[in-house]
Amino acid sequence: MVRTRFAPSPTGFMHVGNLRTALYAWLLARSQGGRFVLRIEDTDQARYVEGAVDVIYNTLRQAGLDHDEGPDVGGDFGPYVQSERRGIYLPYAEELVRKGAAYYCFCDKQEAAEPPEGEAATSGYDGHCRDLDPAVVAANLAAGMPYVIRQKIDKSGTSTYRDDVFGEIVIENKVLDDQILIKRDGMPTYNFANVVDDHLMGITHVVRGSEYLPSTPKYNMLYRAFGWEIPEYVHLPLIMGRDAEGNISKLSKRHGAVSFESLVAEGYLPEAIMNYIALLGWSPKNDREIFTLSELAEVFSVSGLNKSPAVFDYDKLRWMNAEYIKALAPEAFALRSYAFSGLDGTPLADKWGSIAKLLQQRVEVLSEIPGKIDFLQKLPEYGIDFFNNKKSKSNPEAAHAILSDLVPQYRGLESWSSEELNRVVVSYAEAHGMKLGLPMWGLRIAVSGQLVTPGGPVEIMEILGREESLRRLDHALSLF
RNA sequence: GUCUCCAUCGUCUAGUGGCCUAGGACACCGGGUUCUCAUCCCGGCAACAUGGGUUCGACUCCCAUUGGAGAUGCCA
Repeated sequence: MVRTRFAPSPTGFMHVGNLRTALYAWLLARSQGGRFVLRIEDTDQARYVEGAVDVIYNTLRQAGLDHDEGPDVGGDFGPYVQSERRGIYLPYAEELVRKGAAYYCFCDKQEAAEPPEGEAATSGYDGHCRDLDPAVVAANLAAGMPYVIRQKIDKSGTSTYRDDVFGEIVIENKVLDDQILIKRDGMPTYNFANVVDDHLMGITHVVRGSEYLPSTPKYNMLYRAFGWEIPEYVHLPLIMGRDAEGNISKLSKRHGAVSFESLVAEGYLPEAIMNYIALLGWSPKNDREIFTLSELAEVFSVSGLNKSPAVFDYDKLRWMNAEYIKALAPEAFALRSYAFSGLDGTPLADKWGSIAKLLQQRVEVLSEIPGKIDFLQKLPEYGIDFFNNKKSKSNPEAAHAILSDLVPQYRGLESWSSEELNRVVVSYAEAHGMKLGLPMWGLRIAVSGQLVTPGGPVEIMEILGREESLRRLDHALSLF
């Protein structure tokens, strides 16, 4: 049985790169009838962020990635939070020491914490404590000297392993560093906790970013030292971003909104985001692009995974988001977009159904909505030059004449329905042998104060209502 | 610096030796429908990084070069 896991650390936000890793791990499990496990990796106490675990739950729920086991839903391999498992790692590390695959290190902490971005980190450990006299070790331990436990790597020869997407990887062991397994504070490092937990939780396929490709031999040495079975590896190509200068690098904050929640806040639909990132590094091998999560689970295959890094393209995400928006039932769109309208508590709020109808085909991202409808709340200032339009043959004089005829007719209308509103202008155009576009142009300017509007003047007048529409028409007349 | 990986249109990708005058999508540019805009429809632009092999035949296999990315943390 396939068992995959998603093991995020609670940092307070969900990077789309991590989310895509979760998606593929989920897809792999679901497509094989396997199980998907959520494990929280919070071994770095300095990084603890309040409420961060809830962000993870909320994101997964919104994204539609359900887990079979995890801190919130339980399971047979718990606990699923590493800080609650703190007691289990040290004995395993000590076992490694006994087996000669690890050693105590009493060296001072190297204070080169976070290297500047883009620059090389400090070079590897010099191996000072690697072959310490056992008596010295015992004495140091007895004296309560602070220590870390390092992996004792056999630096001879090469390591080879197979990755499901990248194929065979060969690394010279001499470049592998004696990485720390247990930190000075007694907590395991990610590298160690990961191996122990993946084994203990029966993970069969390790799905993670390709940045782990070069360090995987170290993990394998750990598995072998314990006598544990090595899982299958599915390393994923990285998601890249482009900065203001056009340089490409691993996607991060400086490339714009890259967390799931910020994208949602901007008005991207979760299902569109998931669909988009599914295609960033994976292909169904045909021309289809729109998939629901369950459709994805049906056709997903590791063989569709790509090896080269993919650039996150906001343009394409926007397009896909628009596709999802347009495919929504009108009521669903109205419901889901309302929060972005800024209309809550205003008189226009109960007109939202009609307004949303105009917006659905014209919006790619929900956050565009306020800018598209602010003219409904407040008539923008405009000059009579707005009545000029070549294509519809409109100009201020013609518009003045037309509006002078039309306004009394509208004022006399008994029913302010779109049918009636439309009938007036259509029959006027017919009676005067003019193209409909001509009177419509003048009306649009008068009721909206804008050259471009979502929908036409009839829809706008219907939404504005009789009083406000007539007020705007009178205002237009006063401009000439 | 060292190590690892990658390399098809600007971007995401299809292509697993002949089906390729390299397909699709986004973006971009035209045209049509239309009361503006948008939707919708039609069309166009645009790529196999370079050099060597292997082969009857390379986008597809091998090598080198170049380019790009990642790793090199008591972060994950």
